[in-house]
Amino acid sequence: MTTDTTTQRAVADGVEAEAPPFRYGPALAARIEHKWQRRWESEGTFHSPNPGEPGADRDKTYLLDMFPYPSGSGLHVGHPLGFIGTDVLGRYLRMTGRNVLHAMGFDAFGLPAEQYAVQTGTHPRVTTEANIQRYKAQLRQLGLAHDERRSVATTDVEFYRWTQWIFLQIYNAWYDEERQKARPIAELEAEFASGARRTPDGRDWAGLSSVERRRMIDSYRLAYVSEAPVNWCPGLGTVLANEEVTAEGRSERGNLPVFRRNLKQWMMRITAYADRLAADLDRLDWPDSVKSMQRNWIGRSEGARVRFPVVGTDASIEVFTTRPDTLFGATYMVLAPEHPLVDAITPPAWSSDVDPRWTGGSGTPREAVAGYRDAAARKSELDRQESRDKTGVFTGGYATNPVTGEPIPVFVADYVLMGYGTGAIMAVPGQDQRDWDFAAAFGLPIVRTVSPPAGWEGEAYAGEGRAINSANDEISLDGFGVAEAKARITDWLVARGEGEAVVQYKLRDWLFSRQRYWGEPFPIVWDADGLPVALPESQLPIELPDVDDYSPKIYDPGTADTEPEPPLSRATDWVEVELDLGDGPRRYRRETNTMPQWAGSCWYYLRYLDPDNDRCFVDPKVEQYWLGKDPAQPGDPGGVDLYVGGVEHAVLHLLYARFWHKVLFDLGHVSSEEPFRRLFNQGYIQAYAYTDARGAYVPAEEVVEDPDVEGPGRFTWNGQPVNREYGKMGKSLRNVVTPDEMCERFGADTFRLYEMSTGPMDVSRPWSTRDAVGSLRFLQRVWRNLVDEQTGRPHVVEVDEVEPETLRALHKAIAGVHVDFVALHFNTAAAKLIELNNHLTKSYAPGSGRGVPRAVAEPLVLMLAPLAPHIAEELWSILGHEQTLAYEPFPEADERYLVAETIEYPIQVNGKVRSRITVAADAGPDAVERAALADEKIAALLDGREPRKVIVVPGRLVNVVG
RNA sequence: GCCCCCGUAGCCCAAUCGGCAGAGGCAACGGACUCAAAAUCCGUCCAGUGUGCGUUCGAGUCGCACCGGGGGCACCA
Repeated sequence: MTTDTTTQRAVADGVEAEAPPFRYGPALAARIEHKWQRRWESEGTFHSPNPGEPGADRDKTYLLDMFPYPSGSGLHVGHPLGFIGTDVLGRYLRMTGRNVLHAMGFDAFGLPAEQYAVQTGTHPRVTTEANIQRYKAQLRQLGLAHDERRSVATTDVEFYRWTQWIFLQIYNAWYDEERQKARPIAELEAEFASGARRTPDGRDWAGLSSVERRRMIDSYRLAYVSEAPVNWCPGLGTVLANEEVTAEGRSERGNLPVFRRNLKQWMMRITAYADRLAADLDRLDWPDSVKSMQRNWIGRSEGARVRFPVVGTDASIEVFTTRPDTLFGATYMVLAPEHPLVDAITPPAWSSDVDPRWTGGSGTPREAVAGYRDAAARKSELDRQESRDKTGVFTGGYATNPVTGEPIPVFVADYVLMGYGTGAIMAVPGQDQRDWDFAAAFGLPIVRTVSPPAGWEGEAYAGEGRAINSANDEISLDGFGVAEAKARITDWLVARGEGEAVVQYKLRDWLFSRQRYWGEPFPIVWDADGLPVALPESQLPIELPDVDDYSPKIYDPGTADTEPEPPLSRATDWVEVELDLGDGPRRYRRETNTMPQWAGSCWYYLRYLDPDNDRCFVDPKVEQYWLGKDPAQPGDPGGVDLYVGGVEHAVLHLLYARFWHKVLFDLGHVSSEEPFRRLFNQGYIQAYAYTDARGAYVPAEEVVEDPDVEGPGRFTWNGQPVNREYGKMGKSLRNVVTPDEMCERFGADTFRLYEMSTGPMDVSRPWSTRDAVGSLRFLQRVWRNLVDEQTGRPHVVEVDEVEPETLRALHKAIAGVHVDFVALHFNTAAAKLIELNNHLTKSYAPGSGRGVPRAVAEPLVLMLAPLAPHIAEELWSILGHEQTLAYEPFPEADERYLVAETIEYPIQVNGKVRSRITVAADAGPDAVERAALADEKIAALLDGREPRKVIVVPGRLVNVVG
């Protein structure tokens, strides 16, 4: 059937019809490509063995692409860039004898399928599975050497069964701070019961009711329910994780307003791992940019907690500071507007001498504070950021600075955030510009406690310097540098019980529930006491029920005072269940939230390893083989050998996956400490888009460029001048090019080769369909050098002796290509193959009567195979081989041909090239120097003078310093 | 405002430890083939490395300052 189609296509295409019958063009490429794709599939060529299976005794490499979300619009040429890159590397490594695991799955839960379902009533599963089939077809035609048996989708019931299972592991675990690891919750319970561990509030375990015990245990779990301020997005009808909210306080998806609301939601205790997540970045081979983004997000800072007693009450205000050394300079305090102590410290009336700037014009402190809080609550995150002017009001209360004993005023101001530290600060205007600005606005005293450098003209000085003005009867910091002063004052505070050294993190716990339909249901039910109960493993999977309406309740985006209502809550038959969970049949309500889209992507790379296992999520021996730590590398955390994807997941996915992996490690389910040992961010394919005079996008493909015109008129569409923009490829920009079109016009091999040739993997570059013809020409020339275009038969020659020049070209290419493939420099690898082929074209052109020697043709084909696998397989088979070349040994360079017999040295005089000499390759530096000085041009330049110095760089050049 | 990355022919990109600025491709130009065009083939042209200092026998490569582009963070105490 396929042959018929391709024949018709060739006939329909006038170009092909007149060309020689076996010219390598799009039609022939299509025939070859379909043939080999079928063969690879039917022979299972790229099935990689697990331990215990034949072939698993080889060294392994696990290559991984960030798996795609199968969207309705399919792939464009930008998407497969990374997939092709990992495929090239994988094919190369397979030919060097490694057992390569490379698979592709789908991150298939998510909003678009659900939104489509809401609009059309089609079940999201139907849309999702159709899209997955489309993606698979698009990827298949690119000839990616995936082990298709290992493909998974996060929406497969057999997949999310194990997502739920992992949730249960996390739910049934707590973090032991002393041992710095997660442990089973049963061990905590046993410690409480035996008395080995005291309860946090000192109550006697034996005296607690079972509900009280459960509440206490629940408060330790790594997955827990909390009523806390969360990001509520009425326009999406769901709550969002901090990571899904932009700096402007809007939803990353849809750009809708997000409000802070107190809501009961599932959380994951990722903060327990903050320290390890930050520290273990040092053990990973990741781009610095991603490491720094994660460090930034985790936001570790070392400092001290200090308590300031509130004057006239028993309360004290606790602050976190990274600069305890500046405590003597703390001249006032600030509480966040939402701080719980605000009411307690606000007296009914102002003192008679209150500064009018401090009252906000209100008659009483309570009025002032209430007014300010109101105003602050109404401000959006954006408003808060737009104006950096310091605002605030005096609470009327005072606290005592523990080192000076002085009462200092306490303010409420929105430049202090409730969400960080303790929501309160000691203000040190002398060493903090924000505090300086506030002090200046409110007329507060400023005391420098660090001596600024001479000539300092700035305001607050945050740099290094000697402490000044920092002494009381018991302690003096004066004269010490910042670090020493910090240590001394912290010791002093600790000794007096007024503070302690702490490490603070910006990272918050991960909000894990969503009010959506198309996600994993929680394996949780709620009992009559209103407490969550985990379902036993035997009841997994908890399948999504069918519903009539897939939408959560969506509100007007601006209405903050609304409540989330998940779609599953309306599936009453499913929600209300009677179960026997050990205490006899009882009625329960199912949890109606679903998990966020990140859940499946937290562990899919583990499932590729053992996709059909129905006893566990991955067999430990299999995990150990593919992901285990390398004993030869001290400190190696294990993990995927190479993970390729875009930088946009720097924080979200990569942080969540690391967290889950570490929990699984602590609980003994995996042997590796990290999921992704090496990470590589590929660049993006970008594209030009064109707008006409009205600003409407015109089809980019039809725009004509006139290189002679500068400025307007250079680019025209239907004769009208258009404006060029550079950026993404997208339907609305009318500049999308699909892999399907490329395969049609050039063939998959040309498409692959073109994508790999335009630059190194990590560089973003513009797309140009036209330029792909260069890659097609190259493949055509290789084909023509080895195959007769009239007969399709090989015209290589069997000779005993190959010219030394050709052998040198061959072995130089082999040596270079090895280095390039390993370094992911596929563009330079391709260039070296073109260079070699150009040499063959010159020396053995068809018609010259001399065919290309087999001893050169075969290595060329093998080296080409990773980049252009179909044509390489076809050539390999034309050369007489019956087996696939996928496991043929990659050519090895022979040192003998890498060294030339003679070397040409450029001779510089004072750094400028003046002459050249050719000497034997084994000539020593002295001989080279003599030859250089003897050269007539050099001798003439020296004119009899002795050179001051002669530098001979062996194999490179000679520089004569006159 | 702070931090990170990048500036090499018209365009995309190469250039080991600091050692002759060019591997490859596109475009352009000339030629072959053709009635012609397309396709193909052969050949040619093209920059002194964003700017300025400095280190060095020698700098695209190292250092400093500036300019331009991209990215991240941003009242985080």
